[in-house]
Order: sequence, then structure tokens, then C-alpha cells
Amino acid sequence: MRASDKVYDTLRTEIVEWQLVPGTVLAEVEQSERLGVSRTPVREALARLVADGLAVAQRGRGVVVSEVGKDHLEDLFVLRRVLECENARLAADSAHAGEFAELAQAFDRAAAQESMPDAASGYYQLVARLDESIDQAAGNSYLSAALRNLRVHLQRVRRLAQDNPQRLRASAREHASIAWAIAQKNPDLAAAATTVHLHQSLTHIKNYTPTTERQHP
Amino acid sequence: MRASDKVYDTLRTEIVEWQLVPGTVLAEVEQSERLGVSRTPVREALARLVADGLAVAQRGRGVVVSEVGKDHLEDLFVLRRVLECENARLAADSAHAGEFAELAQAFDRAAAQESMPDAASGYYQLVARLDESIDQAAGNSYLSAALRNLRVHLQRVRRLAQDNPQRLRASAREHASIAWAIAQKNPDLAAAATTVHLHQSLTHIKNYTPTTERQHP
DNA sequence: CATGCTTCGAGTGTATACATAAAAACGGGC
DNA sequence: GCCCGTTTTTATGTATACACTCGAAGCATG
Repeated sequence: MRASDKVYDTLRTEIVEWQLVPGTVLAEVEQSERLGVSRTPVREALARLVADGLAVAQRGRGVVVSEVGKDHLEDLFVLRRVLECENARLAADSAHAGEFAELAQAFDRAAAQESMPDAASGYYQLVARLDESIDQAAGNSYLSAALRNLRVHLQRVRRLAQDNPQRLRASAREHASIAWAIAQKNPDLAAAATTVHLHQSLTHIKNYTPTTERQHP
Repeated sequence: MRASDKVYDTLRTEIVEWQLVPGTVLAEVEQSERLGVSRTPVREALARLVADGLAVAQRGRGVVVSEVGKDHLEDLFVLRRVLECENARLAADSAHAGEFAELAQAFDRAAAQESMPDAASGYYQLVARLDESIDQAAGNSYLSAALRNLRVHLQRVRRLAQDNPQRLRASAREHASIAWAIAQKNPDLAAAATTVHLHQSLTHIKNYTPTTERQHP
């Protein structure tokens, strides 16, 4: 694996996991020394992060980790809604729609599970599997690429809101609805279920996010 | 302006204008010699082109200009439709919707113009103005960013289909419909008009594109 | 004491040299 | 004559040295 890829993965993970908080300056020399590589791979990685929107290039000061404004959340979810809804529609119309019954059952089991918070990691894996399956079934590479870029930001936002068992179970039920709608080859229903899920998700994040009062230095 | 930006703009323009046809290998040393800069800015520019999807990195052979498959056209326009429709919806709901009456009149005049093919360049500028106005009125930076990436590909596709006066006039009428719908603050109508326009545009491109039979070397 | 200029420094932007890996070409063996 | 291994070449990947710009701090002056 190339060193620049390693640097990119490392920085991207650290930004998503809030080890690098918004506003942190990512100096080339500093990062190159910390990660044990030259400036060149670091430069490449930083450029990719800027392209992803995870960092912004500031004139003279280098690149800094981008802010995650609560005021931008609505915009983010508007874009996510149109993309995920179309993705779900296409998946429900695809030949592989029937294969989603198995996934739907898995979500049903997850929703009924008692020890939901303990299995949060496994649950997120299941969500990732559903997303991936929808992408494959929809078969639109442009849509998948746009969503891939978007989901990085969402992983980052997710860390803002603490997960509670109730929300996780509700999320499992909503995902089950989406999977069942696709399995039944009903595009409109799949899109509607997706809209419902994203609305609930956004509402939860907005309610359970500690108000990040802007620091006035 | 930085050298890497200049290289990026140059290569991007040449790709969009089909001076660099799909499959062309963009070797770092070759381009650095041609453009009179070092390899470092060229590398950065190539990385940005790959991120844009205008080029793909091939293992060992460097990066090559990406193909524009007619089979991918439908996928591209699906994504474009959902993004542009939502954008038009948001613009029609915005406070600046009324300002689109002026643009709509400009499109009406363009549609009525006799010497349409001669004014093609000016007409495309007008289209760009409408796109920009919709972006601003919609006020969703994530949506705008996604569309900005997409429109580059569309400029490239547009060169495939030769413009004829009839199509340009029809396009002007369709754009006028969109602008009027926004000016009348009717989101559903704006989205519908956008869908109609994109459908016609895709149909035209598919019909008037010379069948690019794959070359077997 | 405030404001403006100057100078210093830290950081990026660029060029180039070196390492490395993959692809093509060449030669030897079958 | 064909195929496989080796070599050579050519490309990218990485490291580092140098130049230049922007910011900040410090000093001088009004």
C-alpha cells in the first residue's frame, strides 16, 4: 500500500472519529514527522481530504479540519434524502430486489433484540451491508460515488449524537421497512421508508446533540 | 495563481473539449515538459482530475483520460435529474424566486431569436447564469458542490452531440419553463419542467451521437 | 500610548534526485 | 516456432532541498 494512502486513511479516520476536532491545523511538516513519512505523501493526502470536504485549505495557514455546523445539517440531509431515495427506488426496480428479504429479517431480529446497545458495532455493520446491497442492486455508479462521499460526513456527524437503545431499535425498524419495501419491489414505498428513516435520524441528531456553543477566542 | 491550478485548469479544459480523447495516457514527465512545470504540480493536478472522475489511475501505466460510455449516460442523467430537480424545488421555495422572471424573459427572447446557432456561445452563458442563480437561490452548498462535479462531465458529453438550431431553440423554451416555474414559486412545476428538459436533452444526445464503435487494437 | 513599518520566521509551493515496481523487450530453453 | 524467465527501461512513488509568500512580532516614530 502506498504511503500517501496510509496517511489519507489515518487522517480520515482520525477526523471522522473526532480525534482531530474541527479547526485543527494540519501542517505538512508536523504530520509528516508524526506519521513518519515525507511531506509529499502528506500533501497528497491533504489534497484528497480537501476534495472530500473533510478539510478546507486556508490561505497561508495550510489546511484545517472543516467545521460541522448544525446549520449545515439540514442541507446535508436534503442531499442525502434525494440520493438515498433514488438509490432505494432503483434497487426496488432491480432484478436483485428479492434478495433483500433476508436482510429485512436480519433487521427485524435486530429490532427485537434485547441487548441492542451492546451489539451496536454489529448493527452498524448490518447497516453498512444494507447500504452496500442497495448500491449494488441500484447499479448506478455515479449515484454510489456521490453517496460514498456523503456517508463520510455522516459518520462524522453521527459521533455528535450519542446512541441510545431506543433510537437504535427504532432505526432497526426503519431499516427493516426499507429492506422489506425493496424486497416487495415497491419503489415508491422504498423511497417513502427511506424518507421516514432519514427524517427520524436527523431529528434524533438535532435533539441529542450537545449544543456546540461557538467559542469566541 | 499556483502552477498546479494552472495545470489542472489546462488539462481539465483539454479533456472537456475533447482535445485529450478518452484513453489518452497522461504521463507526468510528458505533461510537465509540455506545460513547462515540474512533476510535482502535475501530480497534484492529475490527482484532482482522478478525484473528479475525468481520469482514472491505472496501476503502473499512470492515469488515463476516462471513457464516456453511452451506457453510462442514463446513470449520469439519473443523478443529474434528482439533483437538479431538488435544486429547482429549493429555488422555487426561496425568497429570491421572484428574481427569475427576468431570466425567464431572457430565455423567451433566446427561443424566439432567428440566428440561434450563431449565438450558441452566448446562449450557453445564459444557461450557466440560470444554473448559478438556481444554486444561489437554493442555498444548499452540498447540493451545489455535487452538481458542480457533475456538470463537468455533462460539458464533456455535450461535445458528443452536435447542436442544431432546432434543439437549441427547444432547449431555450425548456429553460424558460423552468425559470418561469421558479418565478411563480411553484416547486412541483419547477421540478417537472426540469425533468422534462433533462429527458429531452438526454434523448437528443442519444439520438445525435455518432455511434462510437469500440476500437479493437 | 497607539499606529505604522520593518524584519524575521514559519509554512507552503516548486523543483529535482533517488528508490522502486511494473511493463515491455530480449534472449534462452523446450 | 513458441513460451517462459530475465533484464532493461520507463514510469510512478518518495524524499529532500530551495524559493517565495504571508503572518506575526518587535521596534521606532508620531
